[in-house]
Amino acid sequence: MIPEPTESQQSEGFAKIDPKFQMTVRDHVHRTLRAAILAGRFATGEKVNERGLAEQFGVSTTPVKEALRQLETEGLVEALPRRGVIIRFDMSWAEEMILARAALESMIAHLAAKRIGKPAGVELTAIADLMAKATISADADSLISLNEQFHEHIHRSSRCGYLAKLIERQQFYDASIRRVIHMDPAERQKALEEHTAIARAIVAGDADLAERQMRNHVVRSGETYLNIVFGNKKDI
Amino acid sequence: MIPEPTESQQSEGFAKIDPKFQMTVRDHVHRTLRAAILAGRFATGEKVNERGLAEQFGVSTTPVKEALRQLETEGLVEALPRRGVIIRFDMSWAEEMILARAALESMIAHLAAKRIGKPAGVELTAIADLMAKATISADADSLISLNEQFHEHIHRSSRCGYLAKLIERQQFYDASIRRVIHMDPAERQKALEEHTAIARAIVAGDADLAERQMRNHVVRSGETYLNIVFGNKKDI
DNA sequence: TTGTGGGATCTGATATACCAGACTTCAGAT
DNA sequence: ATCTGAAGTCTGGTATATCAGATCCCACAA
Repeated sequence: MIPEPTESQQSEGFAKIDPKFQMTVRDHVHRTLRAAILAGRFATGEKVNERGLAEQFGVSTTPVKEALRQLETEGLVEALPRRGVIIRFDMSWAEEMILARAALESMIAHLAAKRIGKPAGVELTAIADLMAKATISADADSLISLNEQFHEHIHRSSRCGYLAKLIERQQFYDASIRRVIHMDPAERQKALEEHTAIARAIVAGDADLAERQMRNHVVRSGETYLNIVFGNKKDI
Repeated sequence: MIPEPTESQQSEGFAKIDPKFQMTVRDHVHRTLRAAILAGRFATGEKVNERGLAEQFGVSTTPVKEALRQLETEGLVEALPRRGVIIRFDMSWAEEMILARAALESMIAHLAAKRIGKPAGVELTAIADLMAKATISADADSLISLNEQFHEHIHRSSRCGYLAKLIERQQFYDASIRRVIHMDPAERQKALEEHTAIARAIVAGDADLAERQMRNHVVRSGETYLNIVFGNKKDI
């Protein structure tokens, strides 16, 4: 049996499958529930039933319980001992998740500006350049992918494993929503300008500037998301 | 059977027990493991055995699995599917937890400055005043308690449930370590100055100042902690 | 010596069973 | 009609059993 190659090929033969990519039932349940909650398919305060979920997924309650425990720690559900778990997600929660991401992502941008090396800086600039091209050609798929690469690259440059992991959990709009966001040419242009400015600040080593710009970028694009998904409101 | 009264009495009769305060086995396992990890009683990369833990706690594997799932989401252990979980905590992880807390706590201070009302502002100032008294009289226990109240009060004033919850998870030095920190008169004095300045900025509604001061406070006191627990090192 | 492979063993992942709080309901008392 | 409480039901918490992937070990061949 030949192992499936992964994104990151190694120099010789086939790369080992990263064990993290293996899918367990509990991960499937966790991801599915998480996506459903973030998509607003549960009402805040709604009670969920472990046995019921297990039945819907066609699995036993064990992996469901574990998935719920993860969601609880993520703050998306609340567990009342011996009573059950209730959904905790609405617009204000989404707003706060954006703020959390803004706070963490700007902190990591700050550190990246301080710690990034020459070659990584060149790469970041290259990604930003590709984004410029994709913006002009209105290539939404490329933009989505490049956006991911961009932030990922900054995370790596900051050399912060814990912070990067924490940020991942504040991520709640998926590719389909990103696509909608990128439909708007003005939004594309604005995002490009922000990304370019962030890249410039990081490469230049201006930590404070990078931090401010990243924060504004996350908050602004987050508001765009909120407007699309929940409708309007002003805050912060 | 008369229910146990809780901290927050209600106007009539006894308050109901908040169901959150009920202790389950998995919570006990979770808290105990968490404390052990943060106290450095596991080496980074060390593999932990579910059955072994269950046996040590004298419980079945079910609550242990759930506790490990929580720790995984918290970022304190890493789960390798079908291989087990390994501990993920060392000085660099602790540094990042401090940075995460700094980022989040400063964000919440920012919002608190914007949203705090008159009466809550008066209360915050009152807490700061009590801290001044406790600092002079070197009352470590009061200081620890007041410190908790201080941050808690700011969290409430910000009206951010999600962020507050997130911050709680970045909290990793317990009362015993706080006591050690408060042994040093210079440290007590420094902390008091910072708390006073933060309170002033929040009450004055100066969000940016409150944010900066909170961030510096968390980072600086975090470094004090690091020096005590891990020894020296310079960063950020 | 090295390395290959098959089997024994360990251990996480899942399923199932059982127990005990919590909630519901309804009869009986006031 | 309203209140009380006891029985019944629901459901989460815990324990146990089972399955299968991962690891270890050692014999045996090149």
